[in-house]
Amino acid sequence: MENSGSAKLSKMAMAARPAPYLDALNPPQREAVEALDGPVLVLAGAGTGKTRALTTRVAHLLNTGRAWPSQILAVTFTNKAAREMRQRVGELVGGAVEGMPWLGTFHALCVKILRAHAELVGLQSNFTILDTDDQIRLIRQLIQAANIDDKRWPARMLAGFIDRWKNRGLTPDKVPAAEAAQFANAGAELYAQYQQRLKTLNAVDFGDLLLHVTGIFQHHPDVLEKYQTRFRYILVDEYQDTNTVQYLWLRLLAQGHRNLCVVGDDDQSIYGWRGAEVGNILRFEKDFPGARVIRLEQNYRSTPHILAAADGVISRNGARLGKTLWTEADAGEKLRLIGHWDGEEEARWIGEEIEAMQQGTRGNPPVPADGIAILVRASFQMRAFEDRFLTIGLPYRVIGGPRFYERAEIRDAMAYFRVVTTPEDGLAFERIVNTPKRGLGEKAVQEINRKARDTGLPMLEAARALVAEGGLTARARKSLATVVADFDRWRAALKAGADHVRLAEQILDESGYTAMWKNDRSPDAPGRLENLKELVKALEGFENLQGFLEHVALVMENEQEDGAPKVSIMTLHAAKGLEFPAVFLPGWEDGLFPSQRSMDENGVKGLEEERRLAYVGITRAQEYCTISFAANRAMYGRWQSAIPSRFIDELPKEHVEVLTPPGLYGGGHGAAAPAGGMTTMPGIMRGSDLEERAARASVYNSPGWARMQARRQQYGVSQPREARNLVIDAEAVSRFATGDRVFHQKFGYGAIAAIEGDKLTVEFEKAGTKRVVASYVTAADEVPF
DNA sequence: GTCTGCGAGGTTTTT
DNA sequence: CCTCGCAGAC
Repeated sequence: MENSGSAKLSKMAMAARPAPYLDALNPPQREAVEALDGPVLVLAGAGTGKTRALTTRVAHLLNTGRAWPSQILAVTFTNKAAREMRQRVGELVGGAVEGMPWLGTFHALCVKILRAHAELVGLQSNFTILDTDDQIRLIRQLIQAANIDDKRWPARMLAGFIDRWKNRGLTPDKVPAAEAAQFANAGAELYAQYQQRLKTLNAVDFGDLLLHVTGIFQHHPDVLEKYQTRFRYILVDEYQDTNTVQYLWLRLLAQGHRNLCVVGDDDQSIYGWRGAEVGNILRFEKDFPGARVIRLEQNYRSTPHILAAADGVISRNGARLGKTLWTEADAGEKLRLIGHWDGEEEARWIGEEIEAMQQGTRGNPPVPADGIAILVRASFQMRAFEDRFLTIGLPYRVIGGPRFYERAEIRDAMAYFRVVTTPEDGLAFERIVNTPKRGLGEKAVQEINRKARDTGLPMLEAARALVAEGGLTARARKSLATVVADFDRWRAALKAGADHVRLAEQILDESGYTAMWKNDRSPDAPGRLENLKELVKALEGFENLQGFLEHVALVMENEQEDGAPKVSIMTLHAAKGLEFPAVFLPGWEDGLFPSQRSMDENGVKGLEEERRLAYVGITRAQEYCTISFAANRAMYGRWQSAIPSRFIDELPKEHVEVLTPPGLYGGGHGAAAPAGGMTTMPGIMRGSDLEERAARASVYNSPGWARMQARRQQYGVSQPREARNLVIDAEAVSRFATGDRVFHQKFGYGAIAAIEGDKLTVEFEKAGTKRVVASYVTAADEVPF
């Protein structure tokens, strides 16, 4: 059916006009698009139009009639990337071709394949996908059952081992004995038991998705052949991030026609610590003899100074495929380098710089807040910026952080839904049987578990039996009876075809779960309630609970943007693929960046990955890039002095403007950091500290205050989310009085101790006394729910 | 079974 | 410094 159809499509395409989208490409991009047959490696440097080449290639495959949408396999790493590709292909080919069924992440594609062949690995096609939390609880049970001390041998650790084995495509029988022995001499046995348990639960973990499908391909040639024939063309994005099992998966699928096009950048491989093998991309030409290698080197993102600085750093790495980025852009500004006395000073300085940039008072055109990013090595560095920005009222957002569906309240709610839809889901039942507290502790759960094991019943049924027999203490029995009755009622409603959104609300309400958080005094309780509301709202977009659960396991993200421009704070890892007119790279100190641990654990390989991280960081910048470091940093409450990062020495001098007064570093930027660290700094930096304080004496004169005012006018009323949470007009500020109970998104509840203009001094219940901008708190009685 | 106080440990993170 | 997890007391 597909074949006869494609002939027809082909004719249609021939008749169509020559593809105009090709004209929008530069020569190598065009080559990458037109080299349709055989293996192709596209080495796409940062900002060279990789996504454009990739999406145009897909469009070209469709347009030339080489393939139907269903015959193209396009693999990405993240849902975001998949979405973007889908959208951009859609734009190129117009509405003429429906969405491609095989465009997605490795994991999403594997789910699809695995559902079709689940029985080949002993699963049913409606298997559930466990997340890390379930995984760890399951593993802990196994460790305990094996009489191994789970303090000495934590479940987390074994989960890590198993994950890495799965990343390498190793089933329990293939794990090298020496490695298996590293976990209590029982790694392989426990791994095997874990796989067995998963099968019984009709569940898989993330690693299994790839592992099972690869196994199926290896052991069932007929199945493999089917997919080899179906996927005439295979495309892979971010190939440098593939791990071994993903590589095997791809190689199996591409074996026949070898129409495999991979796109990536070895210099941006930063996920080695989670199994990515740079080797995959370095080896591509060997793996696929005759492969065409196309380099995209014209950069459309950054200024020459930025590119040269990035190149200076990355060129220190060995084992590279090698690329030289170039651009037609004007020279622009040099990178700026500045040292600070400590981390706080660094945050303060960056705050000032950002305000100046926004206003254009640095002599440059103004840069809006959402064009500015702060990229850090480790997430603990974010705090200094958050604290500072909250104080000066600079709007920011933190990218990354815990995912929506990983939050405890979401997982709890989901567990309720899971038990309602699938009573066999013992893990889910166990999770919420005593949440909220119902007097069903560890002992009761053990009882139920034992009953389930003895009788072979699912946990919910085992609980019912236990109640009927009069097991447990009278109190626990009564409590458990209520739980069972609740679930019966909800299941009945589900069967009766109740609206799933209403049902979800009913479940959260009747179970006492919502009430639990309403009664919770902790600062994050209102946020959690808000998340639950959002969860229920998200349900509206789905047919039923089941469909929603699948979506959440694989795709759900935490995106709640309110549209107001904000400065972004994120890790360097999270920044890959993004770009900003202005980028700040703080914390360039040896030990922090490059990370000591990376170097200790992985030696030169670790250092090189850190260096690629530096490369990724610098190449995020379009116009301005500011690198900074501090001589002292408060880490875990202890003051530590540091020397500038070795990467600073690697920045080519001619592309860097050193803002720190000369004499600070000895020779180059920091090449010969004076023995004894930067002992000359205190005097110098203290001066600017005082200046800063003087400048800030009156908040009403500060750029921050002015910006806030302007911003409020612009966004205050039109943004419902902001409007509810922020004080949006000047009179409202005065409605606060000393002693008022208020709520702050970050610090929680507190009482106002003093008011000065827009600044409130608040004694927070949990976070201590802080000075905050009035617009960042709400009266406690206006908190959601 | 639940609450409180103490000690340890504390990169990077997608699916 | 701050958070999490555990051991001991109610």
